Amino acid sequence: MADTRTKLLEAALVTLGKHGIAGTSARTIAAEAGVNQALVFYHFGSVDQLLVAACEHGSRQRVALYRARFASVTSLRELLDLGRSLHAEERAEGSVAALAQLLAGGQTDPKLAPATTVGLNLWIEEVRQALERVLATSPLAEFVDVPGLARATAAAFVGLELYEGVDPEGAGQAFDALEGLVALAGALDEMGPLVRRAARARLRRHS
Amino acid sequence: MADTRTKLLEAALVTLGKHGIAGTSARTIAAEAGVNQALVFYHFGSVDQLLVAACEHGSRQRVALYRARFASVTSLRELLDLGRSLHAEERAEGSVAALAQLLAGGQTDPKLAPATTVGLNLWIEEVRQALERVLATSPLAEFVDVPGLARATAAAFVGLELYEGVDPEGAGQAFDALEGLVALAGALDEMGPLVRRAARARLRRHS
DNA sequence: GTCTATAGTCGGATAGAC
DNA sequence: GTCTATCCGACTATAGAC
Repeated sequence: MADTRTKLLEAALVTLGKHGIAGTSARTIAAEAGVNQALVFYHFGSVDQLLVAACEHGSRQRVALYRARFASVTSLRELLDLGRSLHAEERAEGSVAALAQLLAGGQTDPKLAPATTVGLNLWIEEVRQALERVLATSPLAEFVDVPGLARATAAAFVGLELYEGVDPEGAGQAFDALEGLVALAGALDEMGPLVRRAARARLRRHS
Repeated sequence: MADTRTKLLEAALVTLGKHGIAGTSARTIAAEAGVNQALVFYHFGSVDQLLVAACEHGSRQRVALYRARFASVTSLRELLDLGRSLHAEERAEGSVAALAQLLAGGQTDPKLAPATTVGLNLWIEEVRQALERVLATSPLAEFVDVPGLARATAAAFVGLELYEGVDPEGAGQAFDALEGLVALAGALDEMGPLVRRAARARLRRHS
């Protein structure tokens, strides 16, 4: 059985998923962990500090769990598939939902903001590596800043996660539309040199 | 001068932006509006119901304000530019930030969820109309479900808004990467028939 | 419609026994 | 390390005067 410190870290994430940032308190977390409320302050000093620690703990743990699957991705298609299963699995598990809640809290709580940045960056780095690999031979890599694209992708993913929470049907349609986009990107890769020439010509004209 | 009801609706949005969903209460809203706390319950029955009303009120108002600019967009480029200024202006104004906070709250509060769906759908509809128009002659329209793409775009936009709140520099890089994407999409349009043929061939092979 | 006052609950945080 | 007990402030919501 895990020690109290770990139980609190894990309970904090579950509580964020269950009750949102607004319903997350020392009491609700301790209840979820099955321990006394005062232990939050003994082990972490304050609720905020527990949330900060939980954010890093949870992200590290989940990212490590998916690392092998990120590494085995060989195409944009497969990356989107991984995104969809990650979405489904983490929605059940709740750690991306917790990150989303912390992100919302971090907008107005300066103590939370840097912690969520750290958590997000762990995901972003995995996405970046996968994108660098998958787009190595694609014209996309020439015209798009891949590290920036990885950031945009991770942020968009969190947005879709939140969207799913209030309108699952709409979010489903949104995800489906992305299938079309990656199919087009695949076609682009096959016409590589042609696309490169046209895009370069266009860039010269417009800049 | 606005009546109390309207003052409360507007104060609710400002408060969501300033203090987040976790720091938004009848007291903080009433303080922002400069009226008595009991009036929240007199006019709206509960804090939740005020937030629901404020979400619709704010979205309708802001969407109406941007309608003309959405209508004047004639290319993906211009749509991205509009997105960037909308991002900048609304970040100062705070109504998209409020929507993001309600979205986070809606994850766990069933009374908030449908209200945020309504608010989001107002934006989605504008984006959809602009995309239908802008992509009318683009190969994108043939291979991507545009209504779904509009939903994905709006959700991604909210995700980027939240990302900006905790890591402005990272979010800037994310937005910049999108410039490359729309430039490529522009090149795609110019090679329309070619791309269409290649993409169709590819789809036949992969489906 | 707006105010004061207040009941009752919940949350952050600490003191001190074990 | 963990518990009980407790202070204090903030919260939702209502009653009732004006």
